Amino acid sequence: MSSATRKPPDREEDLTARARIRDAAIDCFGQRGFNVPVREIAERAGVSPALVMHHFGTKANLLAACEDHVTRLIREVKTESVTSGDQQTILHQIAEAEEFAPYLAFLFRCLQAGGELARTLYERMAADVEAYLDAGVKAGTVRPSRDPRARARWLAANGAGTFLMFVTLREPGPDVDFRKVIREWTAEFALPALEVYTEGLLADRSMLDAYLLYVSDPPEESS
Amino acid sequence: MSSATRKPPDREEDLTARARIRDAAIDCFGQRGFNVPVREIAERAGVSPALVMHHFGTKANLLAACEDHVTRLIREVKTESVTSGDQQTILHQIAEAEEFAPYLAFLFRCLQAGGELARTLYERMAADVEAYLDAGVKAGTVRPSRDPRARARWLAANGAGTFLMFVTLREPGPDVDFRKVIREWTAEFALPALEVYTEGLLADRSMLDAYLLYVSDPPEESS
DNA sequence: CAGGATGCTGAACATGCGTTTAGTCTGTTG
DNA sequence: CAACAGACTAAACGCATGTTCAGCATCCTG
Repeated sequence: MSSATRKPPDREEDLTARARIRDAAIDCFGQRGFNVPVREIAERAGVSPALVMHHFGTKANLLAACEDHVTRLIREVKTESVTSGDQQTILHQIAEAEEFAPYLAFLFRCLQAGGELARTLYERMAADVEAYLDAGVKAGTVRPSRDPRARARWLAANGAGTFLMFVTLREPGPDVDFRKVIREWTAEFALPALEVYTEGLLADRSMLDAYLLYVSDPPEESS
Repeated sequence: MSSATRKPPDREEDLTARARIRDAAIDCFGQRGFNVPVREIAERAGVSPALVMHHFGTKANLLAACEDHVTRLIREVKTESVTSGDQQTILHQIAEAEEFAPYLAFLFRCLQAGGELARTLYERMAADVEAYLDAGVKAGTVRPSRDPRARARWLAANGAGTFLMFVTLREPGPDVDFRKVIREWTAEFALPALEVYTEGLLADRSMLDAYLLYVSDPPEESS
C-alpha cells in the first residue's frame, strides 16, 4: 500500500556527480553519523575524495548542502500532504514511504546531533502537533488543554525523544534499519501510549490540583 | 534543604593522582562528551597526558573506570534512599543534590552515547518506575494497566528521551548546567504532563478500542 | 587548431589525537 | 650507600582525517 504511491526521489545512477556525492553523503551521514570520513562518502559515490572538496569546498558545506536538500524534500512532501488533506506527524509521514528511509535516517542524526536544524525540525513538529490537536479539540476527539502550546511541545518532545532514546539504546551495529525500528517501536509502546492517552495515568486529581495551586502562588526559591 | 544532607563525595584536592584523573575525566566527559581529548583531561587533573595512560592504559579503560565509579556511587545513593524509604526516579534523586551534578552530566552522556551502560541505566529506571507505579496502583493513586511492564518502560523512555531531546536542543555552549536545565524542563513541561497524566489526552475510547481489536486479530503484513 | 574552462584524480600536506618510549625524580628496602 | 620500584614527564611516533596541490582529460568557444 505504501510502495510507489508518492513520487520516488531521483535515485538513479545517471545523476550529476555533485548530486551523487550529495546523496551518498546523506546515506553515509544517516547510517553512520556525522563523523563518517569524507573518503568513505567519496567511495560510496564512486569518486575521489578530492572531488568532494572540489564541489563543496569543505565537509561542513557538504553537510549543509545535505540539510538543504532534505529540508527541501520535506517541504515538498509536506505541501503535497497538505493539499491532499492527509494530516500526520512529519516523522510518520516520511516513515511511510520506504524510499524515504535514507532521509529519515539523516533527519534522525540531525536530531541526535542538535544544532540549528534540530531546533527547526522540533519547532516544526511541535507546530504540526499543535495544529493537529487543535483540529482534534474542535472535532471533539481531543480534550482541551489549559495550555495547548505547551501540551503540543511536550508531546512533540515526547515522541521525538522517546524515539531517539529507543534507537540509541539498540544501536550496536553501524547501520540502522529505520523501517524495522519504527515497527518495533510501535509494537512495544503503542498500547501503553494509547492507554495513558485515553484513560490517563493518575487515579485522582490531587497532584494536578496541587501543581495548579503551586503555580498560581509559587513559593520562594531557597537560596 | 538539599545542600549538605547527603554524604558529600570526596572532591578535595589531596586525593591520589589516579583518583584525581578519574574525577577530572568524569567532569570532562560530562561537560564535553566522550570525544574530549585525553590531553584536556590530563590538564584538568594537573598531570601529564602520559600519566593518564600510565594509570589506565587506554582511554577506553579510563572511561570504563569512570562508569564503574559512577555506577558504584549510584548504588550507594540508591540503597541509602531505599533504607530511608524515599521513592523517586534515579535521575531526580541524584539531581536533588547539587554536588552530584558532574555525575548526572556523565550519566547523561552515557545515555546519549548508547552502549551497555545506557541500556542498564534504562533498565534500572524502567524497573524503578514499574515498582513505583505498582505501589501507586496498590495504593489507589495510579490507574491499573493492561500491561504494567510496557507502561513503565514507555514512561521511562518518555522521561529519559524527552530530557535527552530537551538538552540536545539547547546545547550551543560546550558545558551544560544541569540544575538549570532541570528547572527549565519542569517549568515548561510539568503542567502538560500532569494534565495528560491526570485527565488523558483523547476524548473517547475509539482509538484504544480499535487498537485492542487490531492486536487481538492482526491483519496480514503487506509484502 | 589554440586556448581556456570544467570535471576529476593521485599524492602529498597539516593537524589532532591516542599511545609509546626513554628517561628523571623520589622514596623504600636490603 | 646501592639498588630497585613506582610516580611522573617531555618528546616523539603512528594513524586517521580534512584539506590542498599539481596535473590530466575533455569539451566548449573563437
